[in-house]
Amino acid sequence: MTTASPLRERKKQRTRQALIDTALRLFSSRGFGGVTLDELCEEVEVSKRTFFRYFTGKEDVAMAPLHDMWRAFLEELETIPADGRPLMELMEATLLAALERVADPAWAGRAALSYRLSQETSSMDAYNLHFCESTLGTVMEVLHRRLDLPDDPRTRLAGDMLVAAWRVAAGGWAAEAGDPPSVPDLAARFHAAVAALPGSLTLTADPRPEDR
Amino acid sequence: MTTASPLRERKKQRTRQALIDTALRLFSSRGFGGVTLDELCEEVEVSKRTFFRYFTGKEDVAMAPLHDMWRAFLEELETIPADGRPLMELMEATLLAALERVADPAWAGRAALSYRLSQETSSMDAYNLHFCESTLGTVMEVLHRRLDLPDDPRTRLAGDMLVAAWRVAAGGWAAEAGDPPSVPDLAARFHAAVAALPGSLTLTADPRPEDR
DNA sequence: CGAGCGAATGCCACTCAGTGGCATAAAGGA
DNA sequence: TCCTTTATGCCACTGAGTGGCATTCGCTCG
Repeated sequence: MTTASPLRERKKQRTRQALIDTALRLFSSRGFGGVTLDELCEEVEVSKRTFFRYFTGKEDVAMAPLHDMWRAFLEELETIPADGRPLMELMEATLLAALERVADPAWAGRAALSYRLSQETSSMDAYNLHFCESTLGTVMEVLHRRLDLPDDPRTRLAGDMLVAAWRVAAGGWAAEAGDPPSVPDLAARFHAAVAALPGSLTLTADPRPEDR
Repeated sequence: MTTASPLRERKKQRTRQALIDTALRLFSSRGFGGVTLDELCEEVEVSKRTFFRYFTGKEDVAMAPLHDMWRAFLEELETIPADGRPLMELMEATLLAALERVADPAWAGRAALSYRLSQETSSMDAYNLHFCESTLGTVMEVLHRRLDLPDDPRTRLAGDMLVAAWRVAAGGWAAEAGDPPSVPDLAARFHAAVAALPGSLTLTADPRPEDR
């Protein structure tokens, strides 16, 4: 029969984690494009065929920490109390809760590597953006199921703003965070970015004196 | 010497346009993944090597209309009068101006095909998102050069909101626009999306009665 | 403690996107 | 007409990603 048996499962998790850690290490030292999948697989002693049974592609393996975070986000979103709070506040609280759930030091280190890589590798950044947008699609479904939301673009736009704030925060964090990078630091940056959203809408622009 | 001579240049533009139109036609009828570059190149009677001298990849050729739009945006951004208007208003006006500049019926048809394709092809959507973000980087440079902007994330966040509004508008337009798709329709949708931004920040969420 | 079952893996051959190098053709200028 | 510049074609190659099939390993039940 098919009872979830720990031993099999643990081996799988170990292989998966080995692929992730080795990928992050190799990509970080020699660049994303400087490492072939064959090299990565040889290092982990796994066939390339197996690699593709765990991950959908080369970018995917390097983005695993972010996947974890967003998966936690979706799970939190199902259980978070939905009083009459502003949607933005609700989503921010959900993300912060998700962040606490995944928050162990090992995750922070991996996540920082992931984001640094995505900043210097356009295909990873593209993959990352698309993943956020795609997750946002699921987020919209959950929100409409749990909340009485109007059927107009505002909900989607709010989601996009959340993602924008997250990316600003994560970008700065990955670039400037100390060693070891800390999750509270990331959370604080994210909170600040969300708080900056209203101000960015009304920001006025004075021309520089030397301009025309 | 190297004087820009029309005849050579026109030939190049014709090849380029043939690649774009053929790509949009083939991709639209048989799907992005259902067409190989070899087929496309054979149809246009061009070597694959030549294809890659015009475009950076398979996604790139299908996104050409969007590139045109954003290039126009950047050009408009250099010349648009910068009084003390809110930044958001300024960027919106710039994009609407860019839209008027590229607005011929042929462009609208191609752009609609592009966006429809990007909605059903994840690699194209990823490419598209990354392109917007990357263009936004250039936008930030121009803005900081021309305007006296604070050195904090708000400017970037405003840019991300503009992109979010644009994507919402373009997505709806591509999916619902009539035949032929009209540029004024797109412009109106975009204006509405930008106008919806403040409301999306303050949108409140009442729980559905059946939810817990 | 085996036998057998299903899941996970390895191996191999294949397609296709994308690149580098070099020879060739087509334009433009003198 | 000659000569330089520039675009193109051709060929071979790398590397990502996939499908099929045999094999091995963990598990369960007799």
